[in-house]
Amino acid sequence: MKLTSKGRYAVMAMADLALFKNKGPISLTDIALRQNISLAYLEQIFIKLKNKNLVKSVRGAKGGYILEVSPEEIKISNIISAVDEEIKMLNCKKESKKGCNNKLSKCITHNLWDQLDQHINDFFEKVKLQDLVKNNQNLNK
Amino acid sequence: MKLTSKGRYAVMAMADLALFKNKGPISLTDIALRQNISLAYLEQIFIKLKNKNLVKSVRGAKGGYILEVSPEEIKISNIISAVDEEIKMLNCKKESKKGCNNKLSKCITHNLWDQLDQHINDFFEKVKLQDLVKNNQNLNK
DNA sequence: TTTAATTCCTACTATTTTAGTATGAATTAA
DNA sequence: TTAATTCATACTAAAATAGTAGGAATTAAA
Repeated sequence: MKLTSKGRYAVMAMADLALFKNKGPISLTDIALRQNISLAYLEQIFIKLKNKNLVKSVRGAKGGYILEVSPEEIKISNIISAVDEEIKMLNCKKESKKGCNNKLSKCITHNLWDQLDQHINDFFEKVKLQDLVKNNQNLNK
Repeated sequence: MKLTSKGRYAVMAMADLALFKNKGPISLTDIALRQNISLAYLEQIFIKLKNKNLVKSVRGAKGGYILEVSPEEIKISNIISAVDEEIKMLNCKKESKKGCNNKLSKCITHNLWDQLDQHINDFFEKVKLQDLVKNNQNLNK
């Protein structure tokens, strides 16, 4: 699991959608303003979220995005893996025939990074979008 | 905690030192060959490890590096934080007065990243250098 | 005393990744 | 018809990362 601002932006934007989920389609302009993220960048991110069926779009004026599924069902890991291409952990390639050193064997620390990756994945599997917004949602009824 | 190849190299090199710890000073040339890491790059890394008192150096011909402390006492977190400068997690600055959005408040996902950072730290606090080498050490008695 | 093997030090550079811009087409409510 | 929007793609700037280069200082061994 790769972790970058793009993933963080995606989670922020999805949390924003969750907060306003009963207000009809939310435009990226709104999200951009509220979360202080560039609009054009958000657009790119939302294409990916849409491709993974995390959101659906409404085109045209008054359009925007809506969550496809309820915040209780969306894992943070789903969001991050939707936008952040790869799953490579620090050059220890998952799948190559060669080991990490370009030698036959795995590098001595290979299992360590695998385990860490597992840990991070587990963490984001447990947390749901709903968990992020529950403290704020009374503000935006 | 930042995670890069530099950190991984440092852990690999330290594991290598641990494997050969009763063979006197180990030269970086040897480690570079065994672990397939550029010598000059290793040199930079070892300056830092030395500054943090994780290793000590023996200069001159037949010189090299030796562990300062035993592998049971060295945490992986010590190694990584010795070489990888900073501790900033993905733009959510730890210390700024402003929140993450350049707004007053913290961004909605701030606590999430804080918790993840904590998780990763905990992970590397638990693992000792010894844990990495115990499966290989019979090879190099 | 010379040589070779090493650590030490610092500056530079190439590559890759990341974040962000720019432009314009397609769609639709008003 | 217009304005607000999503959609699509190409480009670019900035930052981080990984690695190179060159040489000084130290020391064991020949």
